[in-house]
Amino acid sequence: MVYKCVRELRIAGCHECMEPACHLAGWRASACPLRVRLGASDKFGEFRDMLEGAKGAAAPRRGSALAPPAAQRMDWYLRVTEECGARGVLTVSSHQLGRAVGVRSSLVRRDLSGLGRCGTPGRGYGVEVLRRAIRRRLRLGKARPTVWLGGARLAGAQSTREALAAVNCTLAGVFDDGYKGGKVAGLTVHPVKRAGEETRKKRATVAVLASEETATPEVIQELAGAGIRAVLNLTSARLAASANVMIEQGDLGSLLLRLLCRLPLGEGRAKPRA
Amino acid sequence: MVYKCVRELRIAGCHECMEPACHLAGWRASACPLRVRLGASDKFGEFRDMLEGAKGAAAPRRGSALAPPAAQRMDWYLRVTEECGARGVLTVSSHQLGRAVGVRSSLVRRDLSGLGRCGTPGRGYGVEVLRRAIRRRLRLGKARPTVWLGGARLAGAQSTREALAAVNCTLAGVFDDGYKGGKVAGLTVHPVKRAGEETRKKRATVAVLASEETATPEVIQELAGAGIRAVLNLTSARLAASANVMIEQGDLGSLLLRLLCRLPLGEGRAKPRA
DNA sequence: TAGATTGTTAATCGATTAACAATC
DNA sequence: TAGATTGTTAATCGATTAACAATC
Repeated sequence: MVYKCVRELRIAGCHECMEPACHLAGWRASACPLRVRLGASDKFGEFRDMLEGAKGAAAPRRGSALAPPAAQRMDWYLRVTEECGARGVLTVSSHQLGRAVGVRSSLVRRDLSGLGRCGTPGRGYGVEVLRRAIRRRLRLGKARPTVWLGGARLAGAQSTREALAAVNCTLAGVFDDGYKGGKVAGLTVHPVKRAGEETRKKRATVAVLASEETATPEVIQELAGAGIRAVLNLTSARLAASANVMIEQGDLGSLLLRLLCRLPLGEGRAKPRA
Repeated sequence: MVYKCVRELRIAGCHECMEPACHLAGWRASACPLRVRLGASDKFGEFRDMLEGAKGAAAPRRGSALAPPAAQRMDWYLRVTEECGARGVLTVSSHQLGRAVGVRSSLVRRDLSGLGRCGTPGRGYGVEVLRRAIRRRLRLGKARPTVWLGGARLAGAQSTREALAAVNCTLAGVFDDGYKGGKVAGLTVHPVKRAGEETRKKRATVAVLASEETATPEVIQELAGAGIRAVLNLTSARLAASANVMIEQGDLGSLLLRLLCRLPLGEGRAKPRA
């Protein structure tokens, strides 16, 4: 009974329940059988194991993926490398990369050493070799079918489609209840409720939520069930991640906050110069 | 001579120079006096100190600001807290917060303990008290005059202005060479070249770059000189940070990459369920 | 060869976790 | 009081750095 409840809410036990009142008639919070059975708080290890299915965002990170800060830097290296290529530069050293990206040269070498022997001592890294190696590491070569929910934002912007193409995200479907029947980026716009079905059909793994109406837990659940692994949420709605889906928040508010938090505590203003 | 060159390029020495060829006539790269004088590579410590002004993005982080991961979590806590407030919940425990946000309860407590005694043992954290404390810690109470370069994106969206308001960023000026003379969000649009001047006048510290034309190193330099400390770049142009300015990349490409990097290495697709 | 730069190791630093006494 | 939950400490884990032998 309580197990079922807990499983539905995707939590590890009553102590994580956020409902204002327990809907299990006949149980006062203090008499919750889970609490009684498991004893002292914070020792729910074995219970957690019993509830694999309920494991939410608190699940530990899988080891295989690049750590977030390292991944971020890879992105930076890649951009610098591409820029160098465009300027006709043939090799870069870790010093140069470090300077361009804002990290120490030793960290550059360490990051890049994970790519497997792509520099030559005394010479530096071949720009083209490096570019390829990083793209391979980030798995940018593989096409990633992507569904886009909320067509409006996609309609005008050419740059949006370019950005998708740059990371090999191919549009597998566009969904918007308003635009129904219309065409965007050469694709027919479908009602949102068909998103799951199309996702399955096209084997999409990435989703972008670009309108408030589509940024709901229900939509996420539906998409997750259909095979979506990563969601970029461009709306200000806050969505909880789960064991299966990764969510990246990309609305203006989140971006601003991320920026402002990095400002030093002191007076916010630099002395104007010049 | 070389010092001047190095200072202008904002690098720590010839080994970080990215120019295809040295423009200092008469010096072959191998005969660069800096290299000769300083001996073996990677031992530029004292030289770095001599070149305070040239210190670029590689400068170490100031201690006072919240560490990036902690800041991110603060943002999450804040949102959950606000949501709780809206639902009429009066207290939350670290377990509940941890579950909602996706981190362990001990980390929640550690993060929140930096706010100084805002929970009560056996009871949890008062939602309202916590909300206030986090906003104070993130300095969201203080108004931050913000300049917006590239008016088009601002024109339509109400949500954009709401997002700015939520973090207390007040629009101090809108700049766009196309929209010249028009009005956006109640403000007259000025030509981009006036951005520095207005920044100084309104004492702005935050800038948002929303059009490709404005996302150039020159504009950044100008803004930095005028007192801007933090820049949110919504365009795909890659901009190097410097000692004075913090840059957050917010274009679709960067967001997608950040998301995709976090996907595990294995097969990209979840087994469809249901 | 002499000089520069890689890849890698050991040392350091910082962030997360588990545990628990103090508190309500 | 008994049960729950905080704030904090020490232990662990992971990421960054400095140093250097190997290599071009």
